[in-house]
Amino acid sequence: MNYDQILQNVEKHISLDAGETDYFISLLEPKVVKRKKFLLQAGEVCHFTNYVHKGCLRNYTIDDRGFVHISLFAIEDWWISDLHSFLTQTPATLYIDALEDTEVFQMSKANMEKLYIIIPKFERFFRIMHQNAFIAQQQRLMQNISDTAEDRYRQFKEKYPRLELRISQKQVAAYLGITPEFLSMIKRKMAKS
Amino acid sequence: MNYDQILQNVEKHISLDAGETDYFISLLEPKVVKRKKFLLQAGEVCHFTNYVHKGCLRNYTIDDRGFVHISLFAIEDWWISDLHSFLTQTPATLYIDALEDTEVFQMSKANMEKLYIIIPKFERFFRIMHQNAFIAQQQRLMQNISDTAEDRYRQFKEKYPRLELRISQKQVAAYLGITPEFLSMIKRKMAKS
DNA sequence: GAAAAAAAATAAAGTAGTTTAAGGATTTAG
DNA sequence: CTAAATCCTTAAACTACTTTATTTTTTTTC
Repeated sequence: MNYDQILQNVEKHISLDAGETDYFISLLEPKVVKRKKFLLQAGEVCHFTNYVHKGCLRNYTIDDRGFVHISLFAIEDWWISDLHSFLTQTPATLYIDALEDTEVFQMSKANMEKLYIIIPKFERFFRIMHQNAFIAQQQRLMQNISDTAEDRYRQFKEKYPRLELRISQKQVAAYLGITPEFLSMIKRKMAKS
Repeated sequence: MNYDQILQNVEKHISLDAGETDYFISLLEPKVVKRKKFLLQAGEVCHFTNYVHKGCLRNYTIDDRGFVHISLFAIEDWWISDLHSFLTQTPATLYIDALEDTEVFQMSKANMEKLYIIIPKFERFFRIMHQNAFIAQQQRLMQNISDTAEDRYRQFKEKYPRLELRISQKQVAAYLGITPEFLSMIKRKMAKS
């Protein structure tokens, strides 16, 4: 297992000595998630926060009419969970599944609490991550309220460069909150100008 | 000054002895905000988190086209700030102003950090508050993506019972993300059936 | 590598919400 | 208490997006 990538991710925000690094790694559980397999389903408690080493996951809800709304794509070097369920250990509202065969490192809630006690600076690390999640969500809310679908599509491409080549248009539409048919029209219109 | 209301709010999540209560109160700064006056403007750093003792505040953004989008109303017993700006001490994206003459208790960032050191269980209190803010925001994002304006209006009335009597329809429309004209139509339609 | 399944494109008709405009009602400020 | 400002209602025309249906293309599966 190659832990360089996840260690670099952590060391963007905090510094670790050799012993701390080893302890952190000892708490991680590597896992392979095959395409279309679930890491979490709504109603279950989210026991893990997941770092994506390779591949692509999404988290999403399903509304009353059965429509899928994707709240986040997580590719290499992203973290993903149902944060609310994980923090409060109550049933999740989100599903998490794999759009490609994916390798993750999982940190359980129990291990995360041990980690906070042994190496308190990880509180800082995860606090920053959770703040960033909050901000990203706030921006997305504003975007959804005030921008057109075409604007949101442009912003999607900025936020996730090259991801569009890896996933279907249907997934992009479910992220943007529009029908695949309408996204198809937007793309045709943009191609012309 | 009557601190019973804010103390009850805190004691929903943590218990305080007499000394802790006094210390907490000593860090609060009472302030009166007249109708239409600002507590925060976008671009400023949010130095305070505000507990509404009486009255009504709103926080909102203004988009590229000049439209106001209200993200929260805070009436009696609610907390309000630009959480991101407050936590990171970077410029705010939100405005906060008063829809009625309002009395708040303000806690500065500096005082909050003192409070965490002297009475660590307040970390728990504010962590719960911030988690709840995150969840509420997530629910609102989902609502905005998947529900019609009429559904969102019904949910607004559940979330803020009786608030509609205190604020203008224009404010409600800015919260729902629709024009006041369309809200007028929704109300007429609902009144018929 | 063929059959089946899923995804994408196109188009026509429909709907939720906006825009603009005008008149009437209510609130606010001096 | 009055003038001015703001807010609310109504309605018609418009726009962004959905729905439904059909055909073509791509992907998956065995």
